[in-house]
Amino acid sequence: MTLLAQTHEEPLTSEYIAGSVNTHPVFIRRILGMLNKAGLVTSQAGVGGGWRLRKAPETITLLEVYRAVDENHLLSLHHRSPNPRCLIGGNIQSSLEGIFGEAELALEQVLHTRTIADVLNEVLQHAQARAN
Amino acid sequence: MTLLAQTHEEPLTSEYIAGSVNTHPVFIRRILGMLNKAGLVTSQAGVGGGWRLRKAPETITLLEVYRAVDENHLLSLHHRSPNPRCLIGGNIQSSLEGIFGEAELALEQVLHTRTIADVLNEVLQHAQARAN
DNA sequence: TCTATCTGTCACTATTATAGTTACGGAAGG
DNA sequence: CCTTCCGTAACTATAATAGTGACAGATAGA
Repeated sequence: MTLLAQTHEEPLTSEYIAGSVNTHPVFIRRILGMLNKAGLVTSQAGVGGGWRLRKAPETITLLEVYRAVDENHLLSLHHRSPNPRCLIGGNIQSSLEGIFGEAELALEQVLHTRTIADVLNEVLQHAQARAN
Repeated sequence: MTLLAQTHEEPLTSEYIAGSVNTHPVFIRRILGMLNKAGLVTSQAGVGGGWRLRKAPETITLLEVYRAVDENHLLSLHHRSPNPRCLIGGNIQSSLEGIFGEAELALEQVLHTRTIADVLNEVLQHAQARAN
């Protein structure tokens, strides 16, 4: 997304993006596909096609990106559900869900305060600092 | 930990705990071993042995438990590092680390406000509500 | 209309992370 | 000395994640 923000006039191909992220084009297309469904990017087939941001970088928060890409929770229980016949095991799931939800909400609130434009600015500043 | 808080007078064996968590005793021993190194629990070998909390449940925050058990970050980049020859790829890592760190800190602050005793109380309340 | 891209998606493989399982030495207590 | 239980290693099984090849369809330009 930061890459797209930098060159938002011209679309970038999944192959080019994969080169920066150091991964496979299909992996990029899969993730950009999710971001597309979330309305954050747009794609165009054919010669000179590729991916572009659908909104200004200043209006895209990291929370939007996070929610578009990550479907399952950060904090969770063991993947096997606890013994329902145990007093604790049978009731801890809902208790922890509440606390975990609260904690993740706090994390998401931070992500809500930052935009793609912020990240791009930070990256450019960092690059300039390293050049000097 | 909640299970240990409930019966903090007598030690619980890894086999008993595994029954509640619905997993294998060795898995429980591995995790309790980490909590032991963090000073949160204590173990005793032999007949009538097992695991106990080393501190009062009211003094054990979920943050302590979380830090003892989870070594790697919740939010992270792709496991393959980005292309250092790319302007964005070469500088985004440190930028995101800062933001991610801030976000995780917010999450951890929530975990810091809750103790094992809180969880036990909530679980018992929930159990009572379901009984009625 | 033909051709060279480039997306969108499927199917499959490779790799890694996570948990399950067996095994066994050693500590503790009766 | 015998039973119980921890501590840990080694190995297997399973699931999650990423890599790879393939191909239909969309698009733009010759």
